[in-house]
Amino acid sequence: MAAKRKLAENPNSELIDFLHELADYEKNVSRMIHKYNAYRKAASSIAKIDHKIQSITDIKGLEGIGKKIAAKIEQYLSTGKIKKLETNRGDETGAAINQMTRVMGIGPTHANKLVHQEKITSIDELRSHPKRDQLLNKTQQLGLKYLEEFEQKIPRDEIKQMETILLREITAMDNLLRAEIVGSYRRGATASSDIDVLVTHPAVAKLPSLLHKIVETLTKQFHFITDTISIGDSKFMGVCQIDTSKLHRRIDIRVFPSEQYYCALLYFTGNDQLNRHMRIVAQEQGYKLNEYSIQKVGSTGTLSKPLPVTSERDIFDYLQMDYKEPHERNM
DNA sequence: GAGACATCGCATATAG
DNA sequence: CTATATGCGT
DNA sequence: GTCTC
Repeated sequence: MAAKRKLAENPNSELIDFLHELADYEKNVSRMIHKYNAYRKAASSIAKIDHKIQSITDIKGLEGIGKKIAAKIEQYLSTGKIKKLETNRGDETGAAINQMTRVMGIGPTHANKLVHQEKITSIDELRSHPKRDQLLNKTQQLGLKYLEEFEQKIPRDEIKQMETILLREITAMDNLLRAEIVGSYRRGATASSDIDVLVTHPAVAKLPSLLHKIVETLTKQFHFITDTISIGDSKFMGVCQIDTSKLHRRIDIRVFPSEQYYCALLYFTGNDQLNRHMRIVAQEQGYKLNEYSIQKVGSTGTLSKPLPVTSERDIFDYLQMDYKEPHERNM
């Protein structure tokens, strides 16, 4: 057996981290979500470069990199630092706000409120705050409770074990039920940040309580689901744990009618880049594609009825694209 | 130079 | 109570 | 912040 070697890391990972840090500041502190997305887009362009960036000419013209970001990269190449980033880091209030947003359910708005109005400057202070329960809603309280656990990636093997249990128990409830774990797990990832489950049933329209029953069973019978963040007729968001020796994990369960199942399967398997690509191809070919359906776009912009789809392959076929296996969808 | 930058389900706050 | 707006995560 | 119109 050959020596086990750490997977080669991206040669520009430091620069990418810097851009992500600039992105986070814009989202959480400045509350400029589009600047956040702009920095993320630039970072993902750079992530595609497989050699170490030596000069600004290596990145000039890259998608999502304009004058301002190019200038920052230039600074980074010549000095190893980015002024704007150093300034951000010197902003203690901003740093505190960023910390607050680590908690699930605390977004930019609430994070700013906690820091500016309540003068909370760290997660520890939030945890020990006398009015903690009044300052946080239920989701945020769960987020705080499980903060460190949710920041750990889930090994593929653990998801595999969950899959065995989930599929067995869901089918046992009703053998017409069909379920799959999607997301990066389905694409073959060795670790994932959460578990995303898709469920379908031929008579789902007549079973508005289906999701509630599934969740109730997984909670009460098997103690697999430990907490509910939110639940409606079509989407559950919550927390699960395979056994008490393992960490708590974020899990989402979505229910779709059969005719929408494969569009949903494609969409929630991703990745994001493939989804965007396929939406554009669809548009070019006169279709509209989303997580629910694929429809023909008429000359006046009118939409046809959803086209019949009985497999993911059907969608690739409509778009005249070569079928991609899930593990080939990491773009 | 102005406007777009995805969309939507659920929880919660607010208005009526 | 119902209708609508906002925040959040996706 | 970047891109398109």
